[in-house]
Amino acid sequence: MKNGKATIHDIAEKLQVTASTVSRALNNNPRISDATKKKVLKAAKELNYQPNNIASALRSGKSRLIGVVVPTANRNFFSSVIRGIEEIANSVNYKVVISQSYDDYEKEMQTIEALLNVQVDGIIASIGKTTENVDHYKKILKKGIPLVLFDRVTNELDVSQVVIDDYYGAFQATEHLINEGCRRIVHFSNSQNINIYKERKRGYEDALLKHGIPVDLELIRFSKLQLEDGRTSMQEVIDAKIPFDAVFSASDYSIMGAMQVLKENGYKLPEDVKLVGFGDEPFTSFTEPTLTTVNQKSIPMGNITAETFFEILNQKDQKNVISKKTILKPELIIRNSSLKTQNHNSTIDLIA
Amino acid sequence: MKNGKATIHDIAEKLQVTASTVSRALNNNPRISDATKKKVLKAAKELNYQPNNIASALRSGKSRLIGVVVPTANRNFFSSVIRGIEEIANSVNYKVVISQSYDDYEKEMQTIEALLNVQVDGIIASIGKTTENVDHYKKILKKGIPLVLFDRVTNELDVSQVVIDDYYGAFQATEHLINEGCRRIVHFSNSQNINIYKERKRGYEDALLKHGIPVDLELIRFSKLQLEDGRTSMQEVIDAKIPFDAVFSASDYSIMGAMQVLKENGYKLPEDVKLVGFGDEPFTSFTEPTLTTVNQKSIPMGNITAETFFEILNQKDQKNVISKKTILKPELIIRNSSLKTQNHNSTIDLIA
DNA sequence: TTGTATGCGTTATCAA
DNA sequence: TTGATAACGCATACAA
Repeated sequence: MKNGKATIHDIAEKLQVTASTVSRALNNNPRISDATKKKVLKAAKELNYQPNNIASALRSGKSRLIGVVVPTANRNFFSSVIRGIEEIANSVNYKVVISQSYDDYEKEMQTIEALLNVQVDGIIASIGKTTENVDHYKKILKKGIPLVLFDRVTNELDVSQVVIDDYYGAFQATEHLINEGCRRIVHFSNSQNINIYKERKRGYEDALLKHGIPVDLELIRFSKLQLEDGRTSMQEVIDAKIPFDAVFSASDYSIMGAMQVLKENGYKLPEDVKLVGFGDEPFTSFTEPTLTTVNQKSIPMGNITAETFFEILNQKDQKNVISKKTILKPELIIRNSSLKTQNHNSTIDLIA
Repeated sequence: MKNGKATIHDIAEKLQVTASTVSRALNNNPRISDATKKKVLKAAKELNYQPNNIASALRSGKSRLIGVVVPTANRNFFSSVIRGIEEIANSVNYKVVISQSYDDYEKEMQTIEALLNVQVDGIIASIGKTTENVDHYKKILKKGIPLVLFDRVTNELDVSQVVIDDYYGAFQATEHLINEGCRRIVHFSNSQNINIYKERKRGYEDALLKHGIPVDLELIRFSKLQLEDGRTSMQEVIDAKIPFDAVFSASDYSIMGAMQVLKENGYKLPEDVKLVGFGDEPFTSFTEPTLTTVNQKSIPMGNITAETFFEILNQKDQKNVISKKTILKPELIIRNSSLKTQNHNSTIDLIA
């Protein structure tokens, strides 16, 4: 026992048994008597034994590490999903390695390569916005390594996925605006190659059609949906003198930009224009007016993603797993930016 | 060569040399000829050889993994520091394992335990708000494992630290308010057991004293500095009819709460009350008025923290490292919430 | 139920 | 400069 670290051999020596016996005792192997098992556990505690995961990983081929690839952890949605994944993973003694792709295709490939290099047992990922070629994900599957996608998924891959019903969320949001009396609803969307944005747009359109409102292509603006993009898109609509009475954005960030530009142009919110975002970022609750938005159920999504992952991991034949798609219902969080009658907690109310 | 994975033995066989030779070629060992080195590298590429980090870790005792402990990755500051750490780490072929303590003492201990279990080569950490006992960090040092702290540090540990000059940042912020004509500046602080908050308060006080303004304890309010706490503290000051003309908060979140309450109570910003926050969270640029705040230089902090870490890691004698403290100068970002004359880009301006 | 023997893939030591 | 051999700590097939 050198440099303070006890191994199974130290325990074995102390107890006058062999290392195999100790190993079995420590791993809930049935081929051991309760008596020795107890003794081993006791000795392990006394020697302050900490298993060497690396040796175990080398021998067993399991690192008890899950690689999680997200565009950025600095987003309420993603960090909450990670938290949801960790809850489940830690409960079965797995550890999560977080990797950020920064929505960059090159970085995404590198980071997956790096995760495979540290021998993760599997990967959970959300695909970056700029990623159009998914060969690096195919490589994971070809190696027989479990892969689960969440939120930003693709149909090009036959893997299990956990998503929210973007269509449903967008439909609810749009219908809510219609119920509040809006007829000319601007929609901010992103590239239609990205599934979630395609679905949100479809939900928006179907809600309009259901209520007999024609889809006006002039009202749909495409961008990267950052705050600045929201500013630009909004200003364009205003400058083109296109009539509108609401904005439903596929992102909380771009709706913020719209909110700024609208105020700068003298519009009263929500009287003149009603706003709904998507994502329920924390800041949406402290804008003025507070922002109606769609909550994506991030922690449950993380839980379910991890559970799906472990189901796959525990299957014998990695090549023949049946992929399943879990769809969560998002929730419309109604705040002041979309309401005819102001909620009494509104800051706007009280200032006026 | 089974299941598609080439090992150094496969390369050795192909080239009719031994595994040792291959290993040397792959690891820039000087005891090898250029000719064989070239051949090995070529063969490695042909066989698509990927080194097994786990085997290497077991043998060499180095996992090429750094554990990073942060309260939460879902904060602009922390996620940027992580990014800064990753930049450096990846450049020397190290991988970062991010662990969140959620500002919970128990979780912090568990997560460090878990990191040590996956055999990280060292730990970079920012101490949680509720952590008062640092024995779990002492344990890391006792094991001879490199440890570097950033931002939320402690004096109880003899380790290298990277911090910003909180005193300086607070001093600048307060002096700026004084220059803008404020005399009764409320200060929001947190527990004085946490170094950064103690320093910020000290900076606030010294700036006042320098300008001959007495420190009025009634103006200093302690809380957890969340948005809700800011609301409560602000309302308390108002209700107590304590005169004030500015608020300098040690956190962007609580200053948001103050901003809300002030507006609800009919104060005009920044005319009646000027505000300065701390942290430069992204949302501070889209409040109304836009918020003056202190930028903590997060990416450079991450870079320097990682560099410091590797300096220590590369030292022969882990027990005798000399700890050093790096102090970065924060930067005051002046926006509209603290200015007498409004900046022309101001949204307030344009609405009015 | 326990022990024996072996190997996971790499690196380090020693010898040639 | 290269090769042979052992060892890192653990888990498992096989034997007892």
